[in-house]
Amino acid sequence: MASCNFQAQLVSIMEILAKAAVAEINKRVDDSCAVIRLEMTQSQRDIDVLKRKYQMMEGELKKTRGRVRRKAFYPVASERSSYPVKIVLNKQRNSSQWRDGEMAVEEDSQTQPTDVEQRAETEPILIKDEEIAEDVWKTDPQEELRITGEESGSKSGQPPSFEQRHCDEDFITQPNISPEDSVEHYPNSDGPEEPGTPRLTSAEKSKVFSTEQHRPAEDEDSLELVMVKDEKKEELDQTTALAGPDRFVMDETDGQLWTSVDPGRDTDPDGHPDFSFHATEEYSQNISIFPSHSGVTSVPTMTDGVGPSLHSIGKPHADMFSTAAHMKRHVRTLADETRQQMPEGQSSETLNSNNDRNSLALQPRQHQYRASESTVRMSECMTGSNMATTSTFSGYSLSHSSFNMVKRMRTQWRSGSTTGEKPYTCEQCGRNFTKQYNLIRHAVVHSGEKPYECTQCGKCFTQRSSMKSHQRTHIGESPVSQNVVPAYLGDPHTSLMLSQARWNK
DNA sequence: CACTGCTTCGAGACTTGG
DNA sequence: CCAAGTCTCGAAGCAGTG
Repeated sequence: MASCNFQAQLVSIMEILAKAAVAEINKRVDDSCAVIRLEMTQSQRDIDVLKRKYQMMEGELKKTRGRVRRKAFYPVASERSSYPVKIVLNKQRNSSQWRDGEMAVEEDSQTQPTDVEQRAETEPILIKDEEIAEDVWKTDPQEELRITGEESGSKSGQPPSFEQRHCDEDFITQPNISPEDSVEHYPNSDGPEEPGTPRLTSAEKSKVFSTEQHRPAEDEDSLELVMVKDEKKEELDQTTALAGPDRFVMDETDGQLWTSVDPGRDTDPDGHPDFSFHATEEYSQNISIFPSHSGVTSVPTMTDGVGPSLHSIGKPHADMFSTAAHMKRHVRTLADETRQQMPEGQSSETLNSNNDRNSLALQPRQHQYRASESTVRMSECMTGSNMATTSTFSGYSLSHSSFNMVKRMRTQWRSGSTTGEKPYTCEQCGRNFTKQYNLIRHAVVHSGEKPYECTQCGKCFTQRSSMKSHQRTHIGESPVSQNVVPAYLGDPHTSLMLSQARWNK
């Protein structure tokens, strides 16, 4: 009887355990299913967005082709396509100094339209056939405006919903331009342009690269899609701060950039994947840079009108560039914050050791110029670029000669000749440059612009020197002395001479 | 593999504007 | 005069070609 009783108890215990196990298994299966469902939902959304984008671009392509057929007789002007090029000058910028790097090429005397819609109405369109494939990636202005409107409707205090953010994210990675941005109108293009004359004049360039500070409010609406609620940024900062800035191994290669990110970041403390992370991270990263620029610790809101969003180039890799740039900026911001907490003098060294290639500071990289901290402070003081350090500078006592030395060093700093530092960063690719002009010039790499045209063959070049070099091939001018006339081009000796002269030039 | 042409960038020289 | 902006040259590196 006793054993029978024991058996019954055992069975009941087993049943209870089995039920508990089943319940646990069910629970876990449900959890997993939920996760999978979530994942599927997100994938579905991605697919939908991509589908919509595809349709949008297909329509755009059709329109564009129509325009090309109509305007194909503008052979030169169509050479350029202008992706929006976002350039970050790693100099201290006031909130009003944000620059619009969009390489929206415009005509000399035309005032810049204040929004996409206006441009769509006012600008004639020229697109070269070869550029169509690239134009395909550009955003439909109407669609963009529509989305912009949605965004502006949600920006007043309320953080965007997941769907909305997701949608926004999609458009962040789209170039924030109209198709008209990618083409130019050449009212005077009836005749050939002046040979070798860049179609983008210096004045235009400076205008193009500094329009953001004058950006009208309505443009901000379209540009500030990236703004999200502040908590998210703080949350992200905390997350990454825990990992430490050096957890990010910022590499030149954008792909590696992602792999260098702590994979654990995508999971919440419970180990569950955080699917919202990807949807919000870019926004967070994006806004995270602004305080650094403005020198204000609070995160600017959309109404601040501070800080441009990043607009990806209109290429398939745009997303990657975009996210990579965001990541870099975010890391810089983190480092910047870290530096602010560090003792003076330690910051630049430490940060440089942490990240010597992609310097971290979003505030002026002058901080990192190790040649002379006082030089840096001098620069900042004189330019008024960094009020925080200006007061620190007052602590320096400089003799006249020291002052001259500082001045000289400052000049060297500006050119980056001494330190090799590169305070100007292309936000598209994260590459740094020693001089602003080099950065601006670099922008054509992303924009695809080729402002210099060979008068002989019409081939276009990004730089005048390239065009000049090319033109030498037409006139038969060899790099060797003009007195030396090759017997014939196939002559190995002559060829050797040419080659040597070329390389000894 | 050598040559050629092109792209891209660094940096000195020069210009411009305050 | 100086800071900022721009022009220009030269070099490195890459891809195409024979």
